[in-house]
Amino acid sequence: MSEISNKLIKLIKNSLHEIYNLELSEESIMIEIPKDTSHGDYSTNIAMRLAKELHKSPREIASGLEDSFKATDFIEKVENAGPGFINFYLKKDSITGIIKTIILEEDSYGKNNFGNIEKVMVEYVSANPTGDLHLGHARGAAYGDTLTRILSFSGYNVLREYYVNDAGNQIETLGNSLFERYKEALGLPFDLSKIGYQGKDVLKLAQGIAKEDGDKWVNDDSDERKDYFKRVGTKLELDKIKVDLDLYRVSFDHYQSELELYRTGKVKNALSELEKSPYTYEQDGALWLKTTDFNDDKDRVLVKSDGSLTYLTPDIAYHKDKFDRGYDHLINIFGADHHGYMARLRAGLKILGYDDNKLEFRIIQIVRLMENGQEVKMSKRTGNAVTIRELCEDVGVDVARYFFISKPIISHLDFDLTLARKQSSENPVYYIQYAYARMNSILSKQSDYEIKDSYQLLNNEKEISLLKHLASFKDTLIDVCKIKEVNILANYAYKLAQLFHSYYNEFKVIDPENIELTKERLALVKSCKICLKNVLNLLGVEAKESM
RNA sequence: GUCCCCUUAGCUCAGUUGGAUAGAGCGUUUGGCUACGAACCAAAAGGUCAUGGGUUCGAAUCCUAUAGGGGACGCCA
Repeated sequence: MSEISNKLIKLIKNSLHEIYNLELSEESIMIEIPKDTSHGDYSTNIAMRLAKELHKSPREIASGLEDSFKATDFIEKVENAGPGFINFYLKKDSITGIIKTIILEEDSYGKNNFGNIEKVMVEYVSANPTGDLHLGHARGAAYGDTLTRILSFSGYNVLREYYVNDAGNQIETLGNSLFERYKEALGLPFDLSKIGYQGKDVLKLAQGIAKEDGDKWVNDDSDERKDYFKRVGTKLELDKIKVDLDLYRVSFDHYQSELELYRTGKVKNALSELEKSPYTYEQDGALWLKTTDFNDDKDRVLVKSDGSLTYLTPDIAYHKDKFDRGYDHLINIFGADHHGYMARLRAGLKILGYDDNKLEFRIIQIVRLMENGQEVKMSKRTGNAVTIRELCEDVGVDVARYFFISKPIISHLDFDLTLARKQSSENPVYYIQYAYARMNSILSKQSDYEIKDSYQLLNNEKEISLLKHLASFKDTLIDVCKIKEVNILANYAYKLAQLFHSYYNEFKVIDPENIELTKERLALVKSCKICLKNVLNLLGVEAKESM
């Protein structure tokens, strides 16, 4: 909560207690900044919300509260308006007070303890290590990365995790591909039909092995040889993914290997616990989990009739392990194609006795790449799906990240390449970065602002709007934490840029004729710059001093 | 067939515990650099919030039905 809205909420809470003998939580009291400034600096709808409970009309309730509000030192005027809104007009110095806070806190401005050091694990991307990351991953990566940055900034103890599926069929294929390429590299006959992954780097890696180890593996059909090729192949692919993620400014604290869950017996353990529950049964030679008892549309197989496991089994084990590692809250960021997966995973965890309310899914809707109004299905260069790397090389990391982040994940997204390539106001990233460059430009000309409790000369409408927006930064971050939609912060950045551009065009900051005013305005510009920089850092977009 | 998501200005989209006159950008029309960066700003025009019903002081927002669009439904991962 920003200082001001926090103060107002406390005030309202106390007044309600005093006058109507009501005990309300601070959470249930809403404060907002009215769009129309003639409705005050801040307003609340609390009187309307309580009308039923108190059996009084909203306006009656509001006027009952009014007197107690007037007794404070930071409110100029209170109005009872419309159907029952209470509008607050603040004294000017309580609004300008935010400048001092921002300048003193600097990089920490906006940091808050909403998360209360709760341990939360966020899993995202988790693409199979068998190829490059494509656009769907790009959206999930940008979203997950920004979300975790914001959660950390808001007092959560966050672990960012990538689950590496290094144990399934696709890894088998990868290992085989590598082995055949290895034979090819040695000039021996090889089976092209066994090469599922055609990438050049697989051949390159195979050539490396051939050089290093010679023909020692050629006639080796042991598991040891197979594991070796799988492991080396997986590492190659995962390293490539890491390079691309790094380029995209996305990083993880931990890569969890699926294979390791097998090795450490965690999969076996989870399976035997499931078998002990009353929710498994055998049918057609397979072992089933009765997920239909937990809102799934059909039961799911845990152990196939050939004795191997389905994907679900290690996945339940994985999530059990997440809880066992001590996380209070798990957030899984999945692509839309996985949505059917939620019910069975929840079911598995419930059966094992975990609280599935602590498992939260965020589903990312699909991305379409558009160019000149047409859908781009394949990369022109490679003929395959467009990768993160290609996208970043085409439009830049800042633009790519911002485009993904700026829309709610719930809706389908058309990524418009034509627009993204434009370096103009049509492209919101440049618009925001330009505002930052302007702030910097002013401050590099003159920067002798003063730090003080209030700035009496900042009193035009645009300055007040800017100040109120700056003060609402913390509230915005908390909103993101609550509903986990990071586009709110992107909108915040855009709005800040908009307010600043508008201010810049109407008022001159540096005025040699008016030194006092200049100093105060410079302090405002300085706070805007600090705030915007912090926002951009959270979005993973570069704050450029000049463009 | 079952389930999930979407439908807001000509176009692309915001609008989040239900609130005051539904907002931006693009496009269209107009105006602003002898001024701290015009990659900017100011103004105008543009709406049956897919449609019908319901809930209530109040609905783009919640419920319900219908239409249209997208996606998921394996002893694949």
